[in-house]
Amino acid sequence: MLQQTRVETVRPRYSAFLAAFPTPAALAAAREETVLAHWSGLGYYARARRLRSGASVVAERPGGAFPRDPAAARAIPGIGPYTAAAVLSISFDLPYAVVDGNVARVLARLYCLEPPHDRPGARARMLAQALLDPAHPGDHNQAMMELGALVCLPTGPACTATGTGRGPCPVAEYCRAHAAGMTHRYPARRSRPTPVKVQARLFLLRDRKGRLLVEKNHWQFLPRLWLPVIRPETIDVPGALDVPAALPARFRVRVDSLCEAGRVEHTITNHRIRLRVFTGLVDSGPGPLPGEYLLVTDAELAGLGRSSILEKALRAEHAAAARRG
DNA sequence: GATACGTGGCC
DNA sequence: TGGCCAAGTAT
Repeated sequence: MLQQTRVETVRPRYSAFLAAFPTPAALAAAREETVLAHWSGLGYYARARRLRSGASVVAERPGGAFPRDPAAARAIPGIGPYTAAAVLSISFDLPYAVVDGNVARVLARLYCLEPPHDRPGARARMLAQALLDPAHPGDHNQAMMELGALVCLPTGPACTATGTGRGPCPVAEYCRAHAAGMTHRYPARRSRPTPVKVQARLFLLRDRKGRLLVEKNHWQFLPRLWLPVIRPETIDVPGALDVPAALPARFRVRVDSLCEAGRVEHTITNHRIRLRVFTGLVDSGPGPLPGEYLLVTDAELAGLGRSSILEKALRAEHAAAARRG
């Protein structure tokens, strides 16, 4: 859960997740949809799927125990070099050094590691392993990460600061970047691709009972999550709320009911997405729905994996309804 | 080795 | 507003 996600974000979610899935066997036995529901809003949903899949690998092992061997740990879905070293060192006191973003920054400054030769980490990993205190590998690893998170900050490291609760840095006297007054140059910034702008319309279509129409795999983002109807903003079809044409014929959207509730912005990695949110009524027609479609009550929605996009759209819908009184 | 993947917070 | 980054992994 902590992979690429801040502690403050994880903190309120962690206990609830563990309460729902207390053991690898319990997680493995749960439906993927249920696991995703408990992961809602955390992003990187492949992590949740891999975690469940990895749980079944662990549950199938002798005694259902997590392996103590790095290669075996790495073979578990979702367990990469960082997580393998973190689990083995923190849980089992085994001497494997972690290199997360924090540690990489600390090492880059301590030794003035230069990209691209020193990235993404062969040298950092060697150094981390060489520095590791084999008597206390778990504590050492966490101390290195905390040093990066609290003192050796991305900008404005507290090398000498006192009285702030941060710093002075306990290893400043060994730090080459600090000695050279060049901490700001390390680690070197990696160039980022220009964000791609995406415009789309999101339709909160509800049936007579107020159930929301959601679909799966109809958008380029968030694959295999249930989402409201989202369609690209097409230039050639200006007015139009051409959703009816974009849905299976059995769904009759009452075009006169469509109404713009607001706009929502959302960023997915490299994409800056602007969504116009529409609300409207839909008749679903007789018989079972196609497999890619679901009409869900609020309670049923809570049992699905929900992206923050959906939460933002629902807030826009609620705000629009409030404006109308 | 580069890229894709979610989201939120801070400046 | 837009850029940067976070207890990374898989492809």
